[in-house]
Amino acid sequence: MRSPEELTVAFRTAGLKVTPQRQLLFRLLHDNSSHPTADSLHSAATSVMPGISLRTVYQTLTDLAQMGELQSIEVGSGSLRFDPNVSDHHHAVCDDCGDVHDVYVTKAPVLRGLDDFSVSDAHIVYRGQCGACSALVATK
Amino acid sequence: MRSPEELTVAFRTAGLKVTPQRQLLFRLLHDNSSHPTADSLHSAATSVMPGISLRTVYQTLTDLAQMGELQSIEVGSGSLRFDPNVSDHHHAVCDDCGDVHDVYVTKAPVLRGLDDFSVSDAHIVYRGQCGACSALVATK
DNA sequence: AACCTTATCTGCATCAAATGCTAATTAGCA
DNA sequence: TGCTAATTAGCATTTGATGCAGATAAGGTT
Repeated sequence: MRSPEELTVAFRTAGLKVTPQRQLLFRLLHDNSSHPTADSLHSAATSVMPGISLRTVYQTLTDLAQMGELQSIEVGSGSLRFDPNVSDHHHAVCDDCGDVHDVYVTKAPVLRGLDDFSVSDAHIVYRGQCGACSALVATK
Repeated sequence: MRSPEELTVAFRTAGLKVTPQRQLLFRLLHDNSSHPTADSLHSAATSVMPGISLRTVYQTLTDLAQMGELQSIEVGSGSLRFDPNVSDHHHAVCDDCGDVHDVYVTKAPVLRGLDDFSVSDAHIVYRGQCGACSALVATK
């Protein structure tokens, strides 16, 4: 995702308006690697701007996703997560704490069963236990 | 997933009862490679056994999944899909028709970012266009 | 700086998938 | 055949997400 300043220009160019609510979300999302949900973003936004509507958060996230500034990912946690990192990467979900980590695949897998299917996108979700959680168990 | 006959034994052994509703679902799921949703299974079941409850379908699917007889997959269609094929495989979803195809990965991908994460499971979802849909477009 | 058009915000209603709950029923063992 | 615990059906509830409309405000124009 581009910087708040660049997004301000991009939104105006696209005929969209830049409101205080959106600026706040731009800032909250920029360099955010926590893969937040709409709800967690709303909580964070509320502490800075009380009264901001969850509906507005959803709306802005949808806009950003449509502009390709962020990607929405589904990792089985029940709710969509949003990732401002739009580079080609995948995700690892900890079964203990639920945290989502980025994974970069450097060499594509070899597969069978896709002869008659033209792939435009692939997403891998890994599940397991993250380092922090395995350390936690070890000290118990 | 095992055959309806084997499942009958397995359910009784586990202290679960084998009802007509469950037997029907066993049959509908056996060798079913359509990756149905709970709702589509309920529709199919209703045409054979009018009055069967959607709640019962969910219940039986949950039981089967817990027994490892089928796996539930999430491919971004909004609802869970159930797959009686529990072998190690992945899925390709057609963006046009929504059909889900099986994909077998014969060689694992090489990756970066999982140094401190112990992977217990990985699932790849491919998106694109299936053969039938690309043929459809070609003839238009 | 005032104005005007149009996008946006908020709050509420709605929707869909899935699960919780309970009285009536039924499987299946003794 | 009878008994007991599991199951069913149907409805209520929950949760994530979207639809809707009046009030508001962004931001280009004059």
